[in-house]
Amino acid sequence: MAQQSKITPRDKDYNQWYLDVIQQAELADHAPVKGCMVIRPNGYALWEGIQRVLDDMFKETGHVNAYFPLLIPEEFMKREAEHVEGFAPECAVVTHGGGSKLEEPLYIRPTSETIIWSMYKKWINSHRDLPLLINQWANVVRWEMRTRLFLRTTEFLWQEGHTAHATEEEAEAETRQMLEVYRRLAEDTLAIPVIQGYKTEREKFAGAKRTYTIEAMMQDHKALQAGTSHNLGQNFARAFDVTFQDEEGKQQLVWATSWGVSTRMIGALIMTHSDDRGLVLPPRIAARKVVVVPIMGKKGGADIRPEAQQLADELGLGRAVHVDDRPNVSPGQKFHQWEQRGVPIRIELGPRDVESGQAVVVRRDTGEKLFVARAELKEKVAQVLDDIQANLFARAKALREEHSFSIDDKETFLKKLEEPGGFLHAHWCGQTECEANIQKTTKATIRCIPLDAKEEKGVCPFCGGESKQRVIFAKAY
RNA sequence: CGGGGUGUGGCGCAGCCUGGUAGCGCGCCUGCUUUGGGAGCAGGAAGCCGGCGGUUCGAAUCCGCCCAUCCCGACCA
Repeated sequence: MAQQSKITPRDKDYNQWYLDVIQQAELADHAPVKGCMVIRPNGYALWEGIQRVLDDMFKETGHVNAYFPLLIPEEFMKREAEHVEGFAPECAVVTHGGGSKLEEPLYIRPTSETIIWSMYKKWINSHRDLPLLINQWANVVRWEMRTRLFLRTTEFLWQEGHTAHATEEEAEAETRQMLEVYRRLAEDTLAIPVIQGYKTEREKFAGAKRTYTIEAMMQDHKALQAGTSHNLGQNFARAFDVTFQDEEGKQQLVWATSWGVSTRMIGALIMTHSDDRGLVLPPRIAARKVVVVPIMGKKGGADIRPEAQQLADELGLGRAVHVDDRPNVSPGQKFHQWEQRGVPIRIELGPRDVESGQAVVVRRDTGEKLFVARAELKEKVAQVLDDIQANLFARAKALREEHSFSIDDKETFLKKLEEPGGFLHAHWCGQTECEANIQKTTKATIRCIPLDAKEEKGVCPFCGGESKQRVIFAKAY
């Protein structure tokens, strides 16, 4: 008997849809503590996939992993003026330990620049100690007012790279290199098209000289910042007095970068590809790429399960193939469950298929059914997995293009922002005050100044000030 | 921190107005029958009704306080 879907359709309630997808796919659950989440095995598998891909790229670009402590002395947080102003209000602070009040409160890290630079002071003396290229995989805590699973939780997992360089040019090159690493993760592995750009003064990281970002568009046309790479200039070196002796024997301040991607990326992944039937995963991030569902056939027939297992083995995909041979669950039930979990390909194998030497291959992204001869199955599956990966990227990119507008006047700006929403490419005068006013009246923020924006003279549609390039406005998560 | 909800077996809910034996669906367990899009029958387990206090012979239900959580805003990866 058909049941109604347990997933609220996107056009009915997008936020509820997002929560339903997460619940049905068993990605995460609300924890007993406000704003915290439990990442369940299906969700953690996605994080592990992201970690593998990123960590490889970090190592390829010369970085090493280390681990710094969770607790930061209060005094460290206060060293860099902008940094403390930006982060202190959202920090959790430990005031008691071992049954008594602590002399100095300890901050639970909201990010690790301060503790890391306090150590870099000890480790960096000479130009021969540079560059220092360290990454850490860690959890951080930020006491946000309002939380959403994966997109914004009180505690979240991330990686944070912290590098030290001898020259400004080198630090800038590092910052840009890591932004490109993030673009590759988003686009090549997660099939999430992103725009690379940098943040305005108002939106940049507290303590940074310049913040680069990758911005993605979700299916409700809102923007999501998916990763950031900061050129910190000499701010933290100055705050922690980190200098090195150059080739000529002179003491110089060190140049710094930091960059991070968090479990928010999983939220981006969910919101970019999933549909009203549940999670949709790009094959390259799916731990299970193929599920084989044997269909038992009428009573007295041969047991089809060994055949299904053999078919799975023939695919040569190892643990990425799962045979769902649960005996008391109907095929329809299995189909729905695996669709909700986002498995890219389902292969059905029933008596009729065995008889005719074929299998039924069903794509999660399009629902298309293909009848494939067993001899060609391995090749076909590999090809379909590639197709799905490419299709999901193309689909997401098409949505973004469809909802990106070049805007020159205030009236159109306001209208497009409401309906249908999206990325508004508009001129901007460059004034922080004007930017703040726009946010106040429209709820849209400048997501970034795109790296590939071409020079173009224009006027700010809000204040009429002069502008030399377009920036991207959008409502954001 | 403001506005609006919601707390009842694992999940989703009804019951509350009009106090009187705690119910339904899904899920779970056992058995048999089933398997090409969410299977059927039979039997079964599982709940100090968010917490504390009050009213009452009697509270899931009425009153007060508290807590948690979700959604909408201001803050943010």
